[in-house]
Amino acid sequence: MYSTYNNFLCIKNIDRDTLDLDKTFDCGQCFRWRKLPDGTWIGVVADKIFMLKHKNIDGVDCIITTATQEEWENILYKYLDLDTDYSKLSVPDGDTFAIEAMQAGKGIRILRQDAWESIISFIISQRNNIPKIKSTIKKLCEEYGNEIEIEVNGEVYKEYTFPTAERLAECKLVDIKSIGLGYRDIYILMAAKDVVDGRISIDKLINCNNADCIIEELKSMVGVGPKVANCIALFGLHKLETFPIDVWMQRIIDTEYGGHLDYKAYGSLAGLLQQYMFYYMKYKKS
DNA sequence: GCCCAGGCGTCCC
DNA sequence: GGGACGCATGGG
Repeated sequence: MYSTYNNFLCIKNIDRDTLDLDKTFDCGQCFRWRKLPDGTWIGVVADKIFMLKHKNIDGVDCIITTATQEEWENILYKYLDLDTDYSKLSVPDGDTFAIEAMQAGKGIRILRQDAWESIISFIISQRNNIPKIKSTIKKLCEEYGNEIEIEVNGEVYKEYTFPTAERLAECKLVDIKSIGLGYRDIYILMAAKDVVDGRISIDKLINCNNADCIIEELKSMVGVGPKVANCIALFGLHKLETFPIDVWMQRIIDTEYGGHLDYKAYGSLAGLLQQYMFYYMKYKKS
C-alpha cells in the first residue's frame, strides 16, 4: 500500500475514479487549494501545509504526498473522505441528468473541511464568483492568520492558517475594510462574536447528527440563509444528506426537473450527488 | 466600462 | 409566506 518516491510518501492504488484531485479541489467546495505548475496541489489542513499529486508508477495509479504516513492516515485520509463508501449512492434508472452528473463527477470527494473555516468561507461566497471568493479568503488569511511554511526539495512554500474566531472577533469594521468583504464584513465579525461568545458552539454543531437541526442553528447567524447553511452543513460538518440549492442548482432543477426536485429521495449521499451535478453543470456541460 | 456572481436581510403585501 | 429590491466589491 505504501512506498516512497523521491523521498515522498507514495500511496498505491488510488485511481482517479476514487480520488480526482483536480475535480475535488476545483469544484467549488473549497477555496484555498492551489495548483503548482507541475500539477502538484498545495493546501492547508489542520494548520499544516500539505502537497498532493497524482503519479502513475509502473502502471499503478498513486498519490504522492509530503505528508508522513501518520499524517496521511490520521489527517489526509479522513480529510479526503476516503473512509466513506461512495458506491452507496444510487439514483433512479430514468434520472438521466443525475446519471450523467455522477459519471462526469467521478473522483470528487466531499472534503471534511474545518467547520469554522467553512462558516466564514461560505458567508463570503454569497453573491460572489469563485475567483473573488478565493482572493478574498486569501487576503483574510494573510492578514489575520499565521504564516506557516514547508520546505520541499530545498524550496520554501509559505501559506497561512485560517484566522481564528478569537482573532476576528477583536476586529472592528474599519480594520477589515481592506480585505474587500463588501457588505458581508459585518456578517463575518458577528459570526466571530457568536462563536467567541458561545452563542454558537462549533463543538455542538459537530456533535449534532440531526442535519435539519444544524441548519436551523446555522441560520440563526446573521448573513446565513438556507443556501449558506446547507453548504456549511455539507462541506464543513460533513452532513452528506444535505443539498445546497444555489443559482446553478436551481437552474438544473428548472431545466432538467421541471422546476421541482425531491432531493431527499437521493438518500444519505444526496449532497455528493449535488456536488456532482454542480460540477457537471458548471464545468462540463455545454 | 460594463455585467454579474455557489444569497440574504428588509420591506411590503 | 412569498415576491421585489438593494447590497459592496472586483473578476472576466
